[in-house]
Amino acid sequence: MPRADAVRNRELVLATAERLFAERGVAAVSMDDIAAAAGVGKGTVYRHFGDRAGLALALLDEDERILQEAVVRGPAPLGPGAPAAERLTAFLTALLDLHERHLDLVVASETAAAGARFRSGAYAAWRAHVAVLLREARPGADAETLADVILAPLAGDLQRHLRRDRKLDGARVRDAVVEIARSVMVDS
Amino acid sequence: MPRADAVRNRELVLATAERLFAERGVAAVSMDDIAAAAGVGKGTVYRHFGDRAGLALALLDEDERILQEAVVRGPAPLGPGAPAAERLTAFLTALLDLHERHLDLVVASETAAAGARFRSGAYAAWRAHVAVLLREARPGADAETLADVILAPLAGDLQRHLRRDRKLDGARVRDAVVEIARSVMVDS
DNA sequence: TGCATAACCGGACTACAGTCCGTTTCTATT
DNA sequence: AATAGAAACGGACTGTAGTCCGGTTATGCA
Repeated sequence: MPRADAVRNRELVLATAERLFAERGVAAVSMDDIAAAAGVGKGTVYRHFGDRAGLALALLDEDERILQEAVVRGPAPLGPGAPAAERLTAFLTALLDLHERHLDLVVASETAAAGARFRSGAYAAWRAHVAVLLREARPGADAETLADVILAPLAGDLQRHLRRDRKLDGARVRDAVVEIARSVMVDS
Repeated sequence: MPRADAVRNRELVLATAERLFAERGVAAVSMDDIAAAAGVGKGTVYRHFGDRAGLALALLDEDERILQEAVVRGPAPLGPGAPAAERLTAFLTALLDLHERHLDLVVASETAAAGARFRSGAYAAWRAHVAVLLREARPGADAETLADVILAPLAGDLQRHLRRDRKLDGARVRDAVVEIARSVMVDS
């Protein structure tokens, strides 16, 4: 059983980080800032979240759980019931939307030492979901690896570049990502 | 005209970095190490290359120029003459190979503050090339954005994860990347 | 050759991520 | 209620990326 002060501090740090990120922007807030504003030591922040990417991941966790729930048990086409190609399109659209809403947080969560992102539970779940849909539409294909490739364009730094530097709107980015996925599903 | 000592120091730093990276691995060499081993000040290193990613990019530059030359003026299927789909496959295979040979350097070059990678000349050239091939095969498509999406799985951190953590061999990764690209070219 | 100046050089300095360990606080047990 | 020990706490400490600016050196020109 976890100690009461530990869970209290974890929540406190999470809430403080969320507030500071909203107030000043993710890039302008240091780990020291968060610890100081929460009134705890730096060590406490790092014990709970490992590193900056881990903290960002924890902040994304709630929204990712909601999406995951919708994918597993929600209504079609996101949830079960629709054809695989439609489910994939719906899923990619939803995940792109999530990434757009929290773009800086996603970037922070991916700026890890050695691609910790790909070892996160969330990424594994997304990959597994895409792989299942691929296998359904194209048995025999290397679904796992294709899933990684299909998810690659959702990387935070690319999304940020397309949207902020190149000023593409969400629909255009979505169409490109979805079209690629659709092609793979359809083709022999 | 550039000063003689400046070009001399630039070459010196480049050669020193290459040697240290080869000896100890990219991750284990700091910018201070490089400056010290080259016998110059830190400021000199940063003036010439901007940041760590810029130095990595400069080290990759030679190989990228060679590939670029082969793409523009070399023999088919990499160079002009082959059908667009074949050229795209050849190009992606060659670029994946380049990234595999210098994986840690590529990762270092992409660990930039704010996706500087996408603003590099090399990336712009690759994107333009892919876009041209796409337009040839599928007029009317959003070739620029699709090119970004097709290049996304070549990101260093994903490649490193697939190859080192998940232990996939190069052929399997290549097949997945190429298959996606092929699907997009073929499909309506 | 001597000079003016623009470019270059170097290393001290700042800010930040992440580690470490002595100290404090909680909780299960008696 | 007292206590022992595990777990959490916090802040000093380290290593590194990147900045800044006073001093130095190369180069074009007279």
